[in-house]
Amino acid sequence: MVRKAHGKHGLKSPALVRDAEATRAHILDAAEEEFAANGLAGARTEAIAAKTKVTKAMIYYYFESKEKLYLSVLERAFVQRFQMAQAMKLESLPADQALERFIREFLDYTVKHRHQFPIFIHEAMQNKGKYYSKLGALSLYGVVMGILERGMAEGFFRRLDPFHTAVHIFGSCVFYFVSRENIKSLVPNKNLLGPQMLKGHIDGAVEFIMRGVRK
Amino acid sequence: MVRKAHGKHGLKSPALVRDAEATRAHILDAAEEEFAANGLAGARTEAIAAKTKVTKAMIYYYFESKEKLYLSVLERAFVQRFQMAQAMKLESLPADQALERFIREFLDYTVKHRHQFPIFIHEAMQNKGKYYSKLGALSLYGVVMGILERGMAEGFFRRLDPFHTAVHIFGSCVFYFVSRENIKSLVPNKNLLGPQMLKGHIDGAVEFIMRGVRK
DNA sequence: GTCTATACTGGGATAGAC
DNA sequence: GTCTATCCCAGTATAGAC
Repeated sequence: MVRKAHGKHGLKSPALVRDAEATRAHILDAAEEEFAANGLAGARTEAIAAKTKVTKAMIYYYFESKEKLYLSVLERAFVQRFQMAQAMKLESLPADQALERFIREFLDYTVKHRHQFPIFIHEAMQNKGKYYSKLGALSLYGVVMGILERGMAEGFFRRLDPFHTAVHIFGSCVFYFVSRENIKSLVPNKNLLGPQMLKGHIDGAVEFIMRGVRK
Repeated sequence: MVRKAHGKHGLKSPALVRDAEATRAHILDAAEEEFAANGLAGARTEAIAAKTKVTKAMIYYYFESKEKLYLSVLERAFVQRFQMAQAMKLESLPADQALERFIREFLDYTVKHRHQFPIFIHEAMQNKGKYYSKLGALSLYGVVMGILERGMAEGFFRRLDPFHTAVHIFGSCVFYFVSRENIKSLVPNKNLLGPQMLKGHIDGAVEFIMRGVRK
């Protein structure tokens, strides 16, 4: 369905060429959205097809099965998130500043790439981490635990357990998004994804977390 | 399938009597477990039947549909959790002690009634809070927000936003359970539900949260 | 590479005997 | 109240034309 003006090597291309690379990427984008909404089991290949404007059969042509498509989506998300963290250059900052920066950029990324995070939650809840475990090396827990250990050594942070504290930190950051659809009925006139509420959550989380770990 | 020695009024009972009340309760218990594992859409009525030792048809006889059964399970969980909070007598304690007590008892309850909490997460993720919103009046957010407001008035807590802070508190408490199946691969030789890890999580969460809210 | 049409299966729900 | 048998739709996956 996707056309571009020139073939891969820029030679002897007709005006309209089918572009397998672009089609693959479009399917991945649509699948990310569908898996975010429904998880692996709940996702409908038909719904993914509808979003991409290619047919269901094409999805099987490119990815063989719903499961393999899911793994591809998950892997891409893991890699992108990991690169996001690498790009922060946290090693060059004192640990307390590194932590605050990580939290803010991580939350900013989570909001912007809205469809990635719910996939991880569905993955834990419905697949019991079966696919997550294949990619755990790219998890962001290592990043946060590293900052916490450094912060204790540098004297910024109190004595704490890096693993459990990392879970508490991520929990403070992301439970807002996990439970969003439940708690929205508790604050009926607010838009939980609007700028005002997001700012309240993010600033509040930074304050809450930094106080929680500081000496 | 359930038998007891005497009928409701203890009169003219044959040796074995079918007990509708007990059967209903057994179905609810089995359904709670199945819905916790798979959510409404993912739950299999056949699986619930297998756990109860009654047939699938009985479930429809008692509850009409999978959806109505789900609502019954959800409502029972909401009521039990709310009663748990009422029983804590938090009003009789200063706000800081009330908060710590709430956290410990809430987490203790969450561990003991293992199947209730995942239902709420599945509810948010797959049903977008559709059924949760019918029961929001029994949510525990009100309890925590009340403690936070009182704590500010009494001078124990810093200036904070009760709603966002309540979300951060619950996040610190429960994300451990939400993401358990993902993070278990990151700590391969630990049992996340064993007493050691649970103590680490709970004590860590209390410390983290109390520092996060105190003046 | 892309489509249409269809085979096959899992699982919610119900009929009807006892 | 409880069972067995079955209807029927939704949804994954594939065959085969173009």
